[in-house]
Amino acid sequence: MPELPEVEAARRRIERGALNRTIEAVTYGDDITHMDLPDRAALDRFTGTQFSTATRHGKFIFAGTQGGPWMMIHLGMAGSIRVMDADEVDADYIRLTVAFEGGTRLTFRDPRKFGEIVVVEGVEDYVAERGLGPDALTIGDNAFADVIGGTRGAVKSALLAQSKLAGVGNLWADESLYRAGILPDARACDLDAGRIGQLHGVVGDTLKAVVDTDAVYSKLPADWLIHRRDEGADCGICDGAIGKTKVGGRTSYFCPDHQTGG
DNA sequence: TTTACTGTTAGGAC
DNA sequence: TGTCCTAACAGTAA
Repeated sequence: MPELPEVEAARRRIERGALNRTIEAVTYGDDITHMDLPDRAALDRFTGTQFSTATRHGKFIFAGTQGGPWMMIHLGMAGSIRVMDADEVDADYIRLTVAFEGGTRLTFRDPRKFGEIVVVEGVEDYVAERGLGPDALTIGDNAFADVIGGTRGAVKSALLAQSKLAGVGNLWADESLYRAGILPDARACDLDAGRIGQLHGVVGDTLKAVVDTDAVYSKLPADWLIHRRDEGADCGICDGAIGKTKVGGRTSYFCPDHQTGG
């Protein structure tokens, strides 16, 4: 369920369990038809090397070897990453496995096959090549105001555009707008500088809070939208009831009472 | 059986 | 030239 916080949790799992171990082999899982995975030769470049670092930009993870290639992992709609001990049994839908000496292994699971793995030579070049905007956790106030406030379309669509701001997806876009009191279909350019600044703060706080729980939603505050994404549910902030609509083709939950436009 | 889905992108409309 | 919107991708689960 990967947006920035879920991807960050995955990155941390790699950092905790998969660095500085010698890679014995990288193997494909069953049924990798239609998937975007590196070819055999590209994967073989990792054999005998070790991952020494794991970084993230938006929803993209990069596991890097010392002076060598990086393995870029994108989890798509339903991908996940786990570091398994030698005695643990694989789940279903494993598409790629990085096996380390001693039996520990990094598994990439992706039932829906929307994920992607690419062998890249450098992170910054790849981020530029994909056309990603600044990471949502580190973007500055001015850049946020330019890139979101300058959009003529719906503010939620702007938050979701990875070319403007990398990392925010459907769930946390809704959550941020709910907490900032802004309707998802408000035109971004109709919001004054104060509200755009406030939205920036709320987006950052929201993502950080989810990262801090390692993306375990049950640990998030009870008044958050994540616990009431149901049409007609009680709003956690005011006396309103949660509504449901489509913005930019994406299902959007919001409170028509305390969230406002322009 | 039908429907929706937490992401990305190509192609067409404005 | 941008910018924005929609449909499509593939598979599962409710």
